[in-house]
Amino acid sequence: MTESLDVTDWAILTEVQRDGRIPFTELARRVNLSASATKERVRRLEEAEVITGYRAEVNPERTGYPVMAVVRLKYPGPGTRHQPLRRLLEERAEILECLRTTGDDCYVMKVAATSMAHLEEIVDELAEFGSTTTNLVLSRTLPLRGPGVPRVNTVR
Amino acid sequence: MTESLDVTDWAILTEVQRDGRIPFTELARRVNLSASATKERVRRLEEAEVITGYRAEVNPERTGYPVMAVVRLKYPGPGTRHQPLRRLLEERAEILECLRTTGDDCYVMKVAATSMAHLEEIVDELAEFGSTTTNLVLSRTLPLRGPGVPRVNTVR
DNA sequence: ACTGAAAAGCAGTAGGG
DNA sequence: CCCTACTGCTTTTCAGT
Repeated sequence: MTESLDVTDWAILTEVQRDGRIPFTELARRVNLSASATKERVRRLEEAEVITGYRAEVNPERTGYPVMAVVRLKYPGPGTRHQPLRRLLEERAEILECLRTTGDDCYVMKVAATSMAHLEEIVDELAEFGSTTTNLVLSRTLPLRGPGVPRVNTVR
Repeated sequence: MTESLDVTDWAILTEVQRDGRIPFTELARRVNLSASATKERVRRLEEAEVITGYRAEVNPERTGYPVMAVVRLKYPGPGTRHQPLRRLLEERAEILECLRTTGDDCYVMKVAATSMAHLEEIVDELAEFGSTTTNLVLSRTLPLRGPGVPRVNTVR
């Protein structure tokens, strides 16, 4: 599951997590390699699914979604009927992230809404599956963060 | 706070959230504009902080962080001593995201760890601030998601 | 606000150590 | 696994509409 990542790979990962649009020539300079060697490493990282994609980060507050909430969902019974929830996740792009967890709550979700009424609508849909707990998000660390180099580094 | 985004802006946002490294020439074709007009629009979206950056998405499981958890933190008193927590967030890149919320728990965090022992270490550090609730993440929707076009669209 | 064209810079590939 | 060199595209800028 875990790949062998050397110091150069981690340097690449650090840079592309910070700036996903960095040109290979500039990235190559930063990691002290030629452009083609850098490109090959990035290709391998993508192939190994270490890098799973590149995304522009869009601020929900500036795009008409001023309300953010954490909604936790508790299934009542031994629910193997998780399929309808999957479908809701597909349809509702407002559910930005959904984590299935251990513990009392089966799912923890991060939801963006255009208004409190809109949030209520989404929570109502989720409440059809089980009992929900909703907390509004007051502020957040802008997630320009990802995994960093582990303290005990893997040596190739 | 919210900018006026027309249909073309949303088309751009949709594309760059899906592929953050899409060339302007290709993006221009998709939104039926010239490359330079597209670039100008993207520049404005960046300037208005609608687009806050571009990130490579790195899979924690493939980079030596197989353990993920949601940690909720409850402050005991009327804590205005949130500053030490801020510092911990800076230092600990393993805390991928931290949301300050309403409700019983002040903070909800998403944490990546190299092992259960490592997670314990982080939780211990957080427990110095208040009482914590930790839930392991079993699975998650890969967050290739972001805000989409609201149903009631803003017209410029 | 958009287009089109030109210069500079970058990506992708081949050949070789 | 790395390098250099070459070719064709992409980015960036700017004059014109």
